Amino acid sequence: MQGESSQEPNRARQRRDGVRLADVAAAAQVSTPLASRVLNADPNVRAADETKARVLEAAERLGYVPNIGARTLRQRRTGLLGLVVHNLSSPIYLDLLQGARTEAAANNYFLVLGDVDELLTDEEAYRILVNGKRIDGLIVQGGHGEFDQRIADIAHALPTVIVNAPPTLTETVAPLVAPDEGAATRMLTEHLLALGHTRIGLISGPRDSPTNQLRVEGVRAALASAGCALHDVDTVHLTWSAEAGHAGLRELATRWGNSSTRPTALIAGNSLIGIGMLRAAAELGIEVPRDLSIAAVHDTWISEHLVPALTTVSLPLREMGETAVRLLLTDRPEAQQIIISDPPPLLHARATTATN
Amino acid sequence: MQGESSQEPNRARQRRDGVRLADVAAAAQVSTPLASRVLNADPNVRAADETKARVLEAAERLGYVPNIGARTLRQRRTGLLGLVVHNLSSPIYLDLLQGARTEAAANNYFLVLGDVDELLTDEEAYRILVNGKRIDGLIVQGGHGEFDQRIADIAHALPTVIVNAPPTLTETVAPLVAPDEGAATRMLTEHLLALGHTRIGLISGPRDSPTNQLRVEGVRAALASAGCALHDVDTVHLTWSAEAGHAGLRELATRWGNSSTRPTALIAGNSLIGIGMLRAAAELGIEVPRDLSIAAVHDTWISEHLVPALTTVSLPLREMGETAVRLLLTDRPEAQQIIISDPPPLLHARATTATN
DNA sequence: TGGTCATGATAAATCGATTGTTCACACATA
DNA sequence: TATGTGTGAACAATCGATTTATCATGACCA
Repeated sequence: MQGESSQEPNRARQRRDGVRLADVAAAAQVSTPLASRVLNADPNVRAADETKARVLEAAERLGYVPNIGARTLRQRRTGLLGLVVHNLSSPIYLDLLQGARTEAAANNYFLVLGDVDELLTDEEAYRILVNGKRIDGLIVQGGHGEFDQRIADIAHALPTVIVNAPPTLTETVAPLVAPDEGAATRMLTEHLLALGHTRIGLISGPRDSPTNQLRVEGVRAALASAGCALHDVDTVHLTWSAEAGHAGLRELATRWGNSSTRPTALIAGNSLIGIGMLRAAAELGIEVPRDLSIAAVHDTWISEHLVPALTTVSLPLREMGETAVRLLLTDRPEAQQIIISDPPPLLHARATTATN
Repeated sequence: MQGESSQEPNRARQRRDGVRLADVAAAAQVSTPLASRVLNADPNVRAADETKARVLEAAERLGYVPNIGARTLRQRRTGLLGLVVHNLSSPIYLDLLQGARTEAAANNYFLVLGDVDELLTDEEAYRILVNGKRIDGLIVQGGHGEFDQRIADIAHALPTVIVNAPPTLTETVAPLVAPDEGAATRMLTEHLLALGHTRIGLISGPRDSPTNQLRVEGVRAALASAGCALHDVDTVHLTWSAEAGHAGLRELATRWGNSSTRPTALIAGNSLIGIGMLRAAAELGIEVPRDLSIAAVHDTWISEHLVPALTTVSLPLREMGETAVRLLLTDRPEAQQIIISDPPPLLHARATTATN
């Protein structure tokens, strides 16, 4: 009986199915290290062109692909970058993701996705990601009080780029890539001012959120330049969601009551909030833009499809993603602040804003 | 002069900064293999509980994290899963992504993102991902004619789960995870029928798209059960985008002209199309739902925030992501078809549909 | 023509965790 | 008491690419 051989007919192929560098080298009749150097285009190798060609041809013919594990073990780099944002389900960061992914792919890097909350709560995930050298670098969305210390820890252990955070805390921690929030909100506010609005309100994200503070700051500055002011009574701070926009406008409407002294225009902290505001306006019988103009920071794909189409100012999210990846890949990122000014914030004047 | 030592004061820490398994073993006064087995909870190890505790304590105290490269090299698994969809910028797949990521994270796996087009066009990316064993498994969105052969190739080289594709081609290729398209579209159609609509039209994605065919099929079946039919003249097939919905409704309006014989309700192939239709309706002076009811397949977060809020039927995208990951992680996936029926498609009757 | 230097290819070590194999010890039975 | 069996831990090999150190060869100069 030949039980063994019949039980495992193809045991030989079982073990290693891939083509090793050694196989390529053997096929090209060179040593393994030389093959490695040729394939990695080591400039110190001055082998005959014919030899190089033989190696490349053999690699191509055998379909050689370097073993990731071995390379990672030796070189201590994984070819992976982490991208950690606050809410993966939010459409707000799709452009950031897209930009980062494209730039990463162009350099044969891959992106792994993380969630900020997970990094905060799941100690295991934190360890694997940060201490385990699972990724070569991390792009993390910043701007959250209790989280800042954690980011500092991470940045200490791993090349890190912070995205979309206030410049203050990042100065010595990690490089920052951010949009020109001031220019964007100023542009939006000036658009409303130019339309003749003088009393302008605001519904935005958490009051303490640094991003919110930057945006409010921009609005204030632009209003001040025109001799106007931002009144607390015209301001609501909740979250960055559509629900918050909805609740926010209802809150303002309650404050207004039947009084005729109220803002003629409102700024939304982001386009999600703007969407919620449009819905609330419809429910309340407020006609936009006749009774109220609405303009939102942070354009998204949806803005132009709304009825009425939402006036926004676009932030260079895609470029931020690209830049963040480039920072991580080029040189060891020094702590610096990069405000993306190309392209500059762009005003999309649509149907929700009109002359007062 | 002690130039050397002053030039590199902390050279000792330079080389290896991580804690190795050997360090843990030394600290716990056991051998490296034993430490490995204890940390991996090998059931064959019956070391004294005290010994085990010492190993675990040492690992904890030193902050040990296994080196990914070494583990990958030895075990031939990367702890990564690939997720490849058609358009990462599309908000349609956020729930799928979220579900897959959550389930992966629960098993200490990470997700790397890919783009279908890239996999088609970039030979390099294909090689790295598929042949390079960079990931342990792949979730890929299927349902595209010329791409199906490629998926078969991939599935041959790598554990693969196809998401959201027609059952036909996947039978022998890889397991499939899909929503119950038939039930969903039937539910939507019956909702319109129940409201008294008898002539119902459709604007959907590419005619040849298998997903589209399933959805159209469902509509046809439900209409047939009620003694109605789907007329070609009431049907437009473009893409899955909001722009397509916009263009589609304008096309239908042109066909209708001044004739009063036209559908009283339209079904949108997905909610993006529905959004575009709402905008076109507003432009054309068609009041929804008074003049025309609109209902869309595939609920997304935006539907309820539109004005008027879009009636939809939700697909279990999140559960599909979870299931796909679970399939890849549990056992080697056999070719099978899993239609997610829990939760079942859920009708969200909102403001865009009304009695005829 | 012999010696030295430059150049590039090869040999051997390395990265760190895992796993098949061997070994030692203890207990039980003859 | 001696041998056999079983159990659990240590030894050593392995995964595959990279890189340092070593060696051989050729050229060029004296």
